[in-house]
Amino acid sequence: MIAKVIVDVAVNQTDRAFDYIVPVEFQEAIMPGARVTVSFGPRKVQGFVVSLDSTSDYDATKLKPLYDLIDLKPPLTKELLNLANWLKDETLSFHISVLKSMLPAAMRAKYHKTLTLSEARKSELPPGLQSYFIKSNVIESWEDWRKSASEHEKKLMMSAVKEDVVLVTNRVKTNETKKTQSVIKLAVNKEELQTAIDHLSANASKQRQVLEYLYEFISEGEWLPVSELATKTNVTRQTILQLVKKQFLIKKDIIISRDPYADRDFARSNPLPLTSEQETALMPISEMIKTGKHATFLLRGVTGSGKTEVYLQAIDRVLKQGKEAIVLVPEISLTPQMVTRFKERFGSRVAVLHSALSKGEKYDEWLKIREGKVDVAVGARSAIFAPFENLGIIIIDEEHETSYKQEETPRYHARQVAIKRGELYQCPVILGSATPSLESYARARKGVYQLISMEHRVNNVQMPEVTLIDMREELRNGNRSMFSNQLLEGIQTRLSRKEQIVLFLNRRGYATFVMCRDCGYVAQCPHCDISLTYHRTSQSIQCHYCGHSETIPGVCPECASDSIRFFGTGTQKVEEELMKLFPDCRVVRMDVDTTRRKGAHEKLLTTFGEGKADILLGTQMIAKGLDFPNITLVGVLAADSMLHLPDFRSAERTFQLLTQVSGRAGRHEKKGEVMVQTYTPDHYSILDVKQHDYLSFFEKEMVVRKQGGYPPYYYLVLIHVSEERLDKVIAITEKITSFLKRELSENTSVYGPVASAIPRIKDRYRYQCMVKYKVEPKLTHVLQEIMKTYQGEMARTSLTITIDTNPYMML
DNA sequence: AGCACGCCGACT
DNA sequence: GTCGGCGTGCTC
Repeated sequence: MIAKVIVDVAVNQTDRAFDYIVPVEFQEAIMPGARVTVSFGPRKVQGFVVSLDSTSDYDATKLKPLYDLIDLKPPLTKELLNLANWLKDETLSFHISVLKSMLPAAMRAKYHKTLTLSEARKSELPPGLQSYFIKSNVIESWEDWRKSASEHEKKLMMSAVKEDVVLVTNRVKTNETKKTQSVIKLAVNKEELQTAIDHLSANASKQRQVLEYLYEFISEGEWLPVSELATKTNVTRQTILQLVKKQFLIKKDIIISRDPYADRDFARSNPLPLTSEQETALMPISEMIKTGKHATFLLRGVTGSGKTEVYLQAIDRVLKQGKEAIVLVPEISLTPQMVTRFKERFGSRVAVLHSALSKGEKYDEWLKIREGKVDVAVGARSAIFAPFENLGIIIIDEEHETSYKQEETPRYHARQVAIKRGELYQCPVILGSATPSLESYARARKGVYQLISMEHRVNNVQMPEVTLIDMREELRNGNRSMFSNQLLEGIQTRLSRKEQIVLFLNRRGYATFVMCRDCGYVAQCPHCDISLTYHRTSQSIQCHYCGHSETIPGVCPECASDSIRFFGTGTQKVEEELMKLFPDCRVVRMDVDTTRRKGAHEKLLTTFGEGKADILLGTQMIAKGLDFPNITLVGVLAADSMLHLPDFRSAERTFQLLTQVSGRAGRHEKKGEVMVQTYTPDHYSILDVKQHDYLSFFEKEMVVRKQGGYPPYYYLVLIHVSEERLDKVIAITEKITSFLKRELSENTSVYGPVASAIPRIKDRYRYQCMVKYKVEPKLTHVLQEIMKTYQGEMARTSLTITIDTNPYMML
């Protein structure tokens, strides 16, 4: 039997299956999708079996046997193997990269090199290395050792390895860890237990306590966790271990599944009565679920229109058919509130996959899916690969979110994968959003997707009133602060009414850049073409891209003036300002800096939700999903901060973000108000937020996209080149551009070479070229050709070329 | 990616 | 004459 194996070596030359003989002992158990360890050249690597065959085209005398079979139950299903095959071509990735990205991190291979001193030839070890082998004959990590050793020592070690005095071992490991728990049971019957208690020495009071507890509450043969027994009887585990030693108790370790939500009780919720709009929305979806057909629905519902309830009830129908559901939510809105809603409705049938979980926890959640213990998976982007085998529905909430696009290879978009899986399983895919991406809405209008609209909020709660505040006007009236008078008044009123306020600012930290008022000098990173950011806590200026850090200059390095000032505003600065203006108000600040610690996100939100704070101040992450009844004012401090980014989607993002933020206000009985501070109140992406008019925005933006030749009118491909030498980057990008122009059809446009928006990062120059096309059958082939041409150079030098077939980050 | 094989310069 | 530089090619 022959196994076709994709090995874990991500380069062009090995991007194909290699044949291995399946040893007899594995023949029974081996299946496609299983991980294996194989000898590959001189070393051992991990690989995936993609198929099994009886013959091989390869020289039979050169075939090697599989070294090890890792999985009895393959982690990748047949369907996922097929999906990987499709996705590798779609994203121009190596086969192995796609396969690996379908698994939780804990199941991916780790390679470890160790050095072992040969016992027989110990005496030949050069004196310079002897200090490393005093304690043991093994150096556990070759990588760590290399970091600490001197050049001379490294040379010595190389020759010792060559002479076989020191042996190198390559280990392939996965870091699946099982969490264990110690449990005990009685080793004696109750009668014997009573005698044991009677015969305990008088000073063994703690032990007596334990045994008496067991006598009363535990039946023979019942297992009890040691930790539980310890707390219940108020003794340390040491006491219990003593009793094990005395053979009154038997102890064993069992493997338990980590459940991140184990200590939380979720009251079960029942389906809510639907509004007529929700009812109408659910109907065509149910129809597809019933008939088992694929269709992609675009569910456009205004904020607060109750999309989640539609999802929940659609899933309920799918589960009743014995099928499974995947729900994708943006990482950032994978809030406890969201998770709670799913847990409350479906209880322990839900697995949750998000980045706040540890590697081990993620692995356990994933395993529940693979073992069929759950039938709903809620998670961020990568949950789209949940290994279900009988999918009945896929839901992508906030489908316009850019976090669904992976920015590393394989550069896939979860939406594209979702629709592919939906076709395969003949099940509906629902894309939900208040502000759909232009691509999706355009497709819905063309009839490629089915459009479902929900225009009203549940309980007929009114949309909040949006006021635009012209900050140029404020400036003219002499107000140079970050708050307009109107917003200050608004805050004041809410504070006095004991209502809550959300303030939104799209930038963390304190100030953005440091400038000299006399000569205009701006502190720049020496390694990247970007200005340095002021960090107040460390009293330094830092580079956002490479981490370079300097102390704040006291005087201008250019003109020696002392008029060095900080410009721009971050959340930290706003917080300080608020404390000055409203000394009694309680502010919760939420940004990357305050939510870095595990669980911090949840804690801050709870604080605010319980009314222990008046103002929630934050970045992006507060824009989504929060739903607190007492919020009556939402303030956007700088609406146009993302409007002027060099990206054709900047208007779309501005509109989406402002709409999301506005949606946080007045979701319940109390009417909400939104105040948007802006320097460009006439821009349509801001005006249409005021009118709550998605359609109007869509029409205007479509005109702009058509003129610029951007999606959804054209497809894009971005080819990005970076290298240490500027002339080389330009030359290569130039070559690629002219190659593309030559090879692609006339209707396709190729732009470039141009410098990237940030032309240098970490001392590497960055250039790019862009392809805009409508139909281009040769495209994949031509792009593969480029990668092939430069793969050798990329391996040898610092050259990097990335190709993104559906770019979101234009920087 | 690793690692071996192979062909040209400065050293015991 | 050899040690060692890194270009080229292979891994079932």
